[in-house]
Amino acid sequence: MDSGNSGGARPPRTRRKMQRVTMSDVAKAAAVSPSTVSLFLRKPSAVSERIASRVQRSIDELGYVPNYVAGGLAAAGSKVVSVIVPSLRNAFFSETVAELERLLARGGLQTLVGHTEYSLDQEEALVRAALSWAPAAVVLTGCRHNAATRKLLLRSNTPVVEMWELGGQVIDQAVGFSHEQVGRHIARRFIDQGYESAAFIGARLDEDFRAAQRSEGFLAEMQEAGITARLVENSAPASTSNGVRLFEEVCMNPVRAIACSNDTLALGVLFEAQRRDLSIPTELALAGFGDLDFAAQMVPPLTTVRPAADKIARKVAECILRPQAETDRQNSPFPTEHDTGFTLVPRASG
Amino acid sequence: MDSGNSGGARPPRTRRKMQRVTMSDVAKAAAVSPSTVSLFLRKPSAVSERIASRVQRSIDELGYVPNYVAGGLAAAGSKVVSVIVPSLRNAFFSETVAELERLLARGGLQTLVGHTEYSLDQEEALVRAALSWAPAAVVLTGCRHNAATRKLLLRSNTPVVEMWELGGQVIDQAVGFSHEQVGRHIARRFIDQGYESAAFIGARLDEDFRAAQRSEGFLAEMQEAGITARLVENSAPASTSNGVRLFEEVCMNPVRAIACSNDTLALGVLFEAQRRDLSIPTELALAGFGDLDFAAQMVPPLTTVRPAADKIARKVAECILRPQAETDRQNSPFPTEHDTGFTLVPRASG
DNA sequence: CTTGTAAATCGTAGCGCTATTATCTGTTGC
DNA sequence: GCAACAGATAATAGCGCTACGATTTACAAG
Repeated sequence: MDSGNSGGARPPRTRRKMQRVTMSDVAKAAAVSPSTVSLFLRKPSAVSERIASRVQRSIDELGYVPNYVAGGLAAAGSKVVSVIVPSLRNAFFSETVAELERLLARGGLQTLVGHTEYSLDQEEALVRAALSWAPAAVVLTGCRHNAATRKLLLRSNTPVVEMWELGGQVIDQAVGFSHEQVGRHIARRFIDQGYESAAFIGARLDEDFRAAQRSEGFLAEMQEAGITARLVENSAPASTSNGVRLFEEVCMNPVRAIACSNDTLALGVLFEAQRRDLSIPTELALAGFGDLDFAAQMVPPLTTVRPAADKIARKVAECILRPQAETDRQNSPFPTEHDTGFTLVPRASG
Repeated sequence: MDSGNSGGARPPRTRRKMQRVTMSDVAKAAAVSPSTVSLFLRKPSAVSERIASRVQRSIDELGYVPNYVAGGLAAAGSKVVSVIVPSLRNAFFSETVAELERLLARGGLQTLVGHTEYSLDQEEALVRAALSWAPAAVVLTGCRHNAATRKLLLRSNTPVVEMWELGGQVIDQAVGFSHEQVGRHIARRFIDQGYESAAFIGARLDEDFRAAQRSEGFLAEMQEAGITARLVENSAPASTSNGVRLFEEVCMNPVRAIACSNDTLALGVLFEAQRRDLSIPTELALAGFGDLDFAAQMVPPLTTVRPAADKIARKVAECILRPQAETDRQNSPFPTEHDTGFTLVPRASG
């Protein structure tokens, strides 16, 4: 219509594009080909120094910012790692995410986070979204997932790391420890101290499988030692105020020792005990899980279990980064577990 | 070699490709064109019901997972929002990120997090990386950034939201409140109670500009009221154990009231005061910032300031989501500030 | 039956980059 | 001086998808 369209000339497509400096712009400015710019960016040592400096100057002058989206498409795989945790409000996970992000950034990987609020369906949705980014790896928390999630992951052929828990059916790689053992160790300590009644305080045990396992380990060990121990739980989050509430419930039927599913809950117990003039550990022994920063500062200091959080993050990062390094070796086809262990930290509270 | 290559047949390029189900595969299986599948995915209402169900069935059967990387490239802009915070260890930010992620997910946006460890150079690096994803928006913490960051953002033409602080030179949109005012309000409370000496305890004030502003507001208000107030700080993180350390330093030269740059620090002060048998608030008044969950549970409960954290997250999400909704209206070219305010929460500690 | 019009579907050209092959430089050895 | 060779640079073909216009279909009106 508007052009001499006899041969095959088409009206020029109006294509919206990001108005941004592209690699070709840089190439033009540096008077080299786009491939050379690309090569320089990916492997600077492969281009001559003369060209390198010219390209670098053009990049700086134009303020070129590479487009990972295009890069990811061309290279069949993006440089993101998707990390999915139950909750960022939980100090364990926010710390792990933070550390992981730091470590992965060194390897040139970006971290995409998602949180499931302890819902397996939500997890499935997040995994689906994550896979849409053709991620370099997917990191999940725990080893319980619904069937769809598992299938999605398996057929995607993406490296998967499950962290903070061991003992399930591993998809690809798992880094963590046994929560049941944690519960047993705490129980063992109470038993050794000769306490004759105990309770386990837990929040959201129906969704937080790891906390539930700790409670089970605790109760089992207690029972095996012939000590009465009961479980007091609710479905509110594991907060200090919920610790207060749960402890109030325990008090209706007092016990000699309390194990909490984590330190935050224990802090609530401590405060409420102070309010009730209950002396710790003389009248009530208290233990937590996590060894969060405040645990050692509490009055009295809190007996707790320290998971090797940093070790977990490091190991997970390693699982993701290593395969990249060894290009010629294919991923080991066998699921692997890495036990990072934990430490009982005995302090004055119980 | 392997084909009848006389005309112009080239040896087939061995192109690694993600071995994954593509949209064309789905189209083929559903006997429609790829564009129809794409249309169905983006705007299901635009295709007939008959076709919709056929396409959906093929998607399910093949286990098709869309490739956002390709989509982002074609659509000139990805569906990620990059959120950059100083630290995920800080409960404010981990909560904000969590809430933001939740809200943005509803709008079909994914959250990419980065944390700067309170370094402006690190922030620049993260912004650079973020922009490489052609993000739908970038969310930053605070309104102090180095010149390069600012320039990068400005020329990128990406929506930018700065959160948790007001008062700087806004790039695009800002959501937060005045930290100086927070400091002044706490001071005002101490003044009204008639305390005659005070200290402000702060961690990392050289990097945490917001905490620094709170301290400045506090000290200024005190000085204007003619009350001696000093600043005690160090460069360790704002943890409970650091609160203990900083309080020990204050004790070498006791004061009647202490304001902490946040609740976590105040918790340390409480514990150390208990250890020293110092009664709160009779001998020492204490105030914090944040109103974290444990603040109300402390013995005595902590006087603190509650920032409208959820409101911040909601407003930020709104700033990002709204422009998408109103397609025909272009972004307002004027930087905007939204003040979310804060609340002084008076409790027994001071 | 034709025609007109709206709705549904399709065809195609890139988005900006990377991987791969092809081409072009210089060097060295005889 | 020229072949042989390595090292540096360039040309090219997509990656999988979306936007846009073009085409087809469905259906009402004439």
